[in-house]
Amino acid sequence: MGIELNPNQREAVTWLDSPLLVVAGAGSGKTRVLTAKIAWLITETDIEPWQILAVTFTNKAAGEMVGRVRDLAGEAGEAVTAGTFHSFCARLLRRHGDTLGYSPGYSIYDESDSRTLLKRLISELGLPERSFSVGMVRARIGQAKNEMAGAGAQRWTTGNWIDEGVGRVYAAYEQALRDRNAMDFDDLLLNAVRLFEEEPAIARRYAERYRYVLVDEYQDTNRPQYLLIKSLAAVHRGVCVVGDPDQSIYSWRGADIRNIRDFERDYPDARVVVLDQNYRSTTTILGVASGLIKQNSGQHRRRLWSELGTGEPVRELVFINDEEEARGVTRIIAAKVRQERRNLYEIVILYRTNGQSRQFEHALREAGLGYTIVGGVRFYERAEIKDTLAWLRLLVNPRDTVSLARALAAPRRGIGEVSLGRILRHLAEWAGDPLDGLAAAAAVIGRGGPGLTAFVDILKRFTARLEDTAPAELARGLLEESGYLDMLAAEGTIEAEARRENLGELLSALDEYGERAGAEASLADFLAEVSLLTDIDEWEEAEPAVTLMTLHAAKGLEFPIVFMTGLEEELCPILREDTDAEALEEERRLCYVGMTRAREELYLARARRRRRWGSVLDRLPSRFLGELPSELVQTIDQLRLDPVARAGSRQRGERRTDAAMAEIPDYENENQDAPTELVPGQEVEHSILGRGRILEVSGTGEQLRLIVAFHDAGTRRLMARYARLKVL
DNA sequence: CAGTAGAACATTTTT
DNA sequence: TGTTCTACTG
Repeated sequence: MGIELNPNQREAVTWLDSPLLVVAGAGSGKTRVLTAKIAWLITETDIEPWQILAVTFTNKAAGEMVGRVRDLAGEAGEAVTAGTFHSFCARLLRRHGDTLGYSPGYSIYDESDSRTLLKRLISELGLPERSFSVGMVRARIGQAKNEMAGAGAQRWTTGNWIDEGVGRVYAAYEQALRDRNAMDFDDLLLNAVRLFEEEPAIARRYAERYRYVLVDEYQDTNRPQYLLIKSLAAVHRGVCVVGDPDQSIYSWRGADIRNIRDFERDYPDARVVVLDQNYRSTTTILGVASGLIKQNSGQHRRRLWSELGTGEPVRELVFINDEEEARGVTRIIAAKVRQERRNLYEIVILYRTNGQSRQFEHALREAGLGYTIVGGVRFYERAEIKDTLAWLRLLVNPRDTVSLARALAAPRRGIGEVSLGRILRHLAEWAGDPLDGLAAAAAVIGRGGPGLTAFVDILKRFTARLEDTAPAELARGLLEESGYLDMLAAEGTIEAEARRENLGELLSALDEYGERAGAEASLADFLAEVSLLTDIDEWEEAEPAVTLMTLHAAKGLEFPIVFMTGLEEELCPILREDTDAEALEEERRLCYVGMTRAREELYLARARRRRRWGSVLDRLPSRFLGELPSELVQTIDQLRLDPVARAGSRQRGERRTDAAMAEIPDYENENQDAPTELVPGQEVEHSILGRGRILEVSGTGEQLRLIVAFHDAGTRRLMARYARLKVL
């Protein structure tokens, strides 16, 4: 086979006698193993490509996998079924959803759709919105769904009125989704499971078809996903799951580490192959990352190793505030490009929350460096795109009232809040064809009647053309006739112009889809595809631009140069009232995932102060920084004239030509409020109490008070004047 | 009914 | 700080 493998990888690729668990550490070549295995199955066994199912975390990963399989095994590789759990289920339900009462044109509701619906239901049920915020209710329902608890579950009848209320909303929500022929993301998985449970013949058909099932990122599967795999593998027991417990970062979405830990219990004859050679990072980066993950309470910890040499030290960058953090990182990037001839696409900036991207955008734009953001406001979540998709969804699924409300609202046609309410109530009682019901509703509203009649007219005309017209053409016509384009043209603002451009992009996407799918092109399929797209799916890695994304989004990727930012307590790890030991370990794993994305250089940046919602907060360094092997980390503090060479790295401290140091200007003299060295986060030494870290500073001058967490002597309150601390 | 100004609120991570 | 919601006017 045209691919080089080490002995363990080879064993993973060629093992076929029993279910297989591949415990693949970061950078150990698991994608390589997965693709090689699929190619091997196709070329060396009697398993046909169409009998193979490969489940990955993103559609992009699936597409790349198929591409590589094709390179290895030829055209036949294209016939492999590959996709995310959600896209697989969506296809399954388009085919068999009728047995569960859904028609093939069912709508897939994204988060904002389901929020809209929940909001309406909460107020219809007369529940106080103070106690029943949409976010809380949605989170509780989502959690219940991930754990496969229905609206009739015990958990809602605890006697606690909040639980009870959420249960009522949940029941109403389920009913409302059914009425609208719609599913949310969780429903895709749940309904697939239900389908297999209620229709054993269908389950059997799929289990018979798929002789081999491969699952990537198995540590991040939840209960319904687990059941799906179990069901699909029930006949042939050809299963290979790949994962790494240390990279499990989705427990908040119901992912259950036990799925990977219990694999051997589920399949007693399972073969376990451990991949522990890392082909990605320098030993320094690996050493730092291992030092961190060691702090988690895993039982048997495999140590990753690499032959890629020591490389550069990992650098901790300390800035005075978040703005400087962004500017400092940008300066270093500029220097890398200018002096070291690095390409922008080799660099990624990682952060814990999407909100942190703004500062970096600013700084990068100011410096004239290109960047692409993965996440944040996504293309398909923009208002104009959602408006247009709402029209299209209405054609495919006229019962979808969430889309109806959206399409009715823009452009304005004399129908406001009151009329919309009347229309929806009218429709709820209408048993016949939804479009006729809508037409009839014109009589129950006042002045908006003619507007509604015109609306229904357009809808009917386009619905009639649904079968014989290309999706792109339908969209073009709708935008024209609904007056949406005129509305934007009338605005005449730069924003409106940008929206028109976005709509142009949407039309190109539809055109492209039409070409790709040919005669098979159906609007319903396009809409499903679009709903399940992730940010990563849209990301072009070869662009000459720095990539910005969250730590979660970075999973599975690698970059020569990685900047992790905002390494401060409360942000990374994010800490909330309900953060327990387990949640903290997940935060640590998240940090580990970030570090192990780096091939050559890793920077760990933090700010001493950070703006949040307008107010400035003092920030302590992340506890994770204190857990790293100090001999591998070099600290560069913006406040110091000289970089602090940590103990044991004197030689490195001498290297003044270092791009990082050279590019961080000296603020010592120009800083107006030159902070004393007694600032939160500062490491200090007391003659009796020993070493510690400053937590809080209050007062000034003689009255300067400190709260210091001593490593051995606990947390103490001290007057700076008497304590005579030595700054380290 | 639609548009606007000021208030209220929000940030964890995502298929 | 930036976005979304509410109350008010035309």
